[in-house]
Amino acid sequence: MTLINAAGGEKGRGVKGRGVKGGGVKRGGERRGRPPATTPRELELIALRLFAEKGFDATTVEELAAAANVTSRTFFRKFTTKADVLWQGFDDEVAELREALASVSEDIDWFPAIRQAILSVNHYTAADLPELRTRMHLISTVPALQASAALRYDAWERTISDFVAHRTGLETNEMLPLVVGRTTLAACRGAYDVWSAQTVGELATYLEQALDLIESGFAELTG
Amino acid sequence: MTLINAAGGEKGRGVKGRGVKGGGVKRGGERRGRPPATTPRELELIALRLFAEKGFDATTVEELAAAANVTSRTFFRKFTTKADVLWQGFDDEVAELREALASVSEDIDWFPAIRQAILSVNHYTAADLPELRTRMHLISTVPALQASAALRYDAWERTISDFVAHRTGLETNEMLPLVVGRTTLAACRGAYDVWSAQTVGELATYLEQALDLIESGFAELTG
DNA sequence: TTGATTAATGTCACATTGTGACGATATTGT
DNA sequence: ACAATATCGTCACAATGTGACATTAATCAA
Repeated sequence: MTLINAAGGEKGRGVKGRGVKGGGVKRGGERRGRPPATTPRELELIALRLFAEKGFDATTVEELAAAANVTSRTFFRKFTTKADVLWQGFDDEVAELREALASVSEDIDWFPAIRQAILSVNHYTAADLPELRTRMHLISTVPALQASAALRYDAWERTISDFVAHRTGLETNEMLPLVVGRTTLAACRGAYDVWSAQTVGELATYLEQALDLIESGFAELTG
Repeated sequence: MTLINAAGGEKGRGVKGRGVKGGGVKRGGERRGRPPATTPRELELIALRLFAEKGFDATTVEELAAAANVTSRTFFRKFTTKADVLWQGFDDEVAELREALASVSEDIDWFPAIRQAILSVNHYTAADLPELRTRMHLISTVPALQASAALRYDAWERTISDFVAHRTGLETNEMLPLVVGRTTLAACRGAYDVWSAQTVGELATYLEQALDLIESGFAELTG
């Protein structure tokens, strides 16, 4: 789990979006309609570059789209807002986390289960680091992006809260599930921040450290 | 600390009227220039009413301003964004928290000090409850407001992180201060959520409960 | 009363974000 | 060639937010 999605390769034009109507007959090589002129991923990379060069606010969507040879209207068909372009795939990660939590053995206590799920979903490569850092820097310095982060984090927190609620028999919006969901995210974000500022070290190590911290009531590292 | 400011006194510059607009003592030699046509507080109350009635997005700033007999330009002179109108005074609360932390005896350990500071800054009256709930509901349901919350919370978190850094000799953006700042906010928000959903109970009680939770590594209430 | 000073407002023009409607274009299937 | 379909582009538009400049309403000094 990177919290700030590393996004894989995906340069090809994947087949997606099965229509609502017409049922789901799958046949080989059927790809109807005009092909997309660009991919969300390409727009993301362009955005990353332009935002880093000129700044988020100084980069208009029109410029961004033009760099991908599309119009701004096309951009807004793929992304609801300008900020959304940097949050590609985050929803997928949340879904991954939810699945990971669901597949942890019931024998394992709920907090260790959360720890295990978070660590299992955490996959990234060293090659992703520069991009991650660029995104990270933007998200932590541009107000509009910080704001957009809140919406994504909410979904992540709720995933944890739902799991805790399920395991403890409480409601999602009772004190314990709420607090655990939010503090767990808080810890992971802290780990992520520290890790991404370093030049070495495994994210997983920092995550464990942060989770130890909250599990022990900040007993660790308190020297 | 309410996290979602209850908007206390007027803080008007010398104007001490009881109304929202401030009463009219017209004599007395102070304050030059054209007097404000409205107050931030009045705009906030109007916004609260209109947002609740019509929804945040469906309410234009122009309507909002018109209800206070000013133009939208005046609104945007008092508030940077449309969402800001609901965050009156939050910055003041953060400042209060910072002062409270600074004035806690050095003999008290840093986590108890945080607890004490948070509780000491927490002041609200039963009369504020309806307004707090309306604001709360808006902030937790309208994406634009959720997003704006992130920016406010950041300042709050940093206040805690700075204090922990100061007390431990670490840097603000090292793991422990970061995680403590964020988890403390997470806990207080959880307490606030639960409290504002109830019809009875003291916020302070919930705050203590939530802080116990993180201090003990979720040992409390884990039955 | 008159005029200078001051602070806030109003007006106007404008860039940008984001959306709805509709027609144009490119690809696959018959 | 022709139909079906998915995406694109163009256009019109509402709303947020900002900069520049004029206007208004108050105090202070004469």
